[in-house]
Amino acid sequence: MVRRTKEDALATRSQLLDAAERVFSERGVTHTSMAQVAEAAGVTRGAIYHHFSNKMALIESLMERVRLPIDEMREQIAQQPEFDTLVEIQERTNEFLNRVATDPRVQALANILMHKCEYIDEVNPIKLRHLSGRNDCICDVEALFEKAINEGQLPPQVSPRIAVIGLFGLVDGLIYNWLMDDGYFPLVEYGEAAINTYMNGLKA
Amino acid sequence: MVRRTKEDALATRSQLLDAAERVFSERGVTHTSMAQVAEAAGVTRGAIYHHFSNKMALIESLMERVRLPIDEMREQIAQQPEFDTLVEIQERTNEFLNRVATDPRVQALANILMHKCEYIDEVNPIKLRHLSGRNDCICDVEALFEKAINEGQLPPQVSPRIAVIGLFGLVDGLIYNWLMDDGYFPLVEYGEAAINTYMNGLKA
DNA sequence: AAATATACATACAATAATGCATGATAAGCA
DNA sequence: TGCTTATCATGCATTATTGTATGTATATTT
Repeated sequence: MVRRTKEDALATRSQLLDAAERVFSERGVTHTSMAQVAEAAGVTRGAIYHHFSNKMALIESLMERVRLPIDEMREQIAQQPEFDTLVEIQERTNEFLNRVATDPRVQALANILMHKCEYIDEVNPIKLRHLSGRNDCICDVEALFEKAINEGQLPPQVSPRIAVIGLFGLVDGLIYNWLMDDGYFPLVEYGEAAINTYMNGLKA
Repeated sequence: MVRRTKEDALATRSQLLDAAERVFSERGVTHTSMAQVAEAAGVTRGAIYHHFSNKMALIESLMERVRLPIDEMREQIAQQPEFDTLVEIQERTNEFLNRVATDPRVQALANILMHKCEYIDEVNPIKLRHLSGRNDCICDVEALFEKAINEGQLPPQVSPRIAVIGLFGLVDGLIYNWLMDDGYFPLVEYGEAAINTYMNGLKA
């Protein structure tokens, strides 16, 4: 309505991000107008354009607000290496699935990224940042696979590169399909089983 | 320009579908206007609206024109069952990957479906049909897994449901990631290796 | 307490896309 | 040969959305 306090302004900003997360995840990014975001947040477009210069900036703020599981995975890998390298990989991967399944904010963002957002040139900065983080994480896990091979936990003919590409494909595909048809299968239970299968296959 | 022969009209329709496939795959479905499709096809919007009632009908025609690998997989499974059930599953899955990697039309459609198309209510008919075909295929492969278990090729504690969910997740994830960052890894080579790993894991 | 800056709402202009209506020309057909 | 109809092009009206400009009331500062 009128000039509120700074805290109120921050609250408004938060409401806007919440609303955007919700409507983007429900109706798709490009199919949602700024007016619809504003309406969902209970304000007018003026509030949005005051806090964010345009829709792209809004999306970027959305992404920055949540620590994505892929970043968390990297940190955990760097922090406390398990005694067993293979178990370490598997544990981190399972936690990844768990984050997506249980954290509604992460879930909404994953849904937006995978199903509600066309990857066009315009969103390239977001895509590139996402790809970059992914790539770093892939390299980390690849190093873990290499370590496991050196430790004799995996046969030497295993390619750490292929192993990690397959593992990430499996995880992403599970999440992709789960989000596509929510409730079709229990993500964590089936996912952990599939990952376990894959890891066992590497040992064979 | 003017009234052409029926064959010419069919050719125009084909050009329109080709152009739509191309620009949709490049720039995204909702970010591409009918005028841009028309321009890419070398005609005007009038031609589009003569052949297709709107963008949705255009997309549906796109999908109908190509036999998707998932349907092909079903047919092949139904046709000539291999002597070895597990080999059958693996062969079909590898062919699936191969189709995506080698057939540019399939590849463009997969790219549109996975990266250039927001799943909103409007495209629900397409999404639902796609999901339905997927689901049928999943059931077919699940039956194959069950058969393999009965034949003693897989240990009895393997759940055919989880096995097939994992397998499809792996395949979809590989394709998803490969399309996302084309050239990042060789889809067929790495994909077949990862699938082989997974199948070996089931036996363990 | 006055001045200023902030946090929005409101109003406006510009653009772009859609769908349709109309037009033109030749093909198909009797 | 003349009529009808299919195949497109062109023009128009409508609508949706964006970005910005302006207004307004209040917090904040001095």
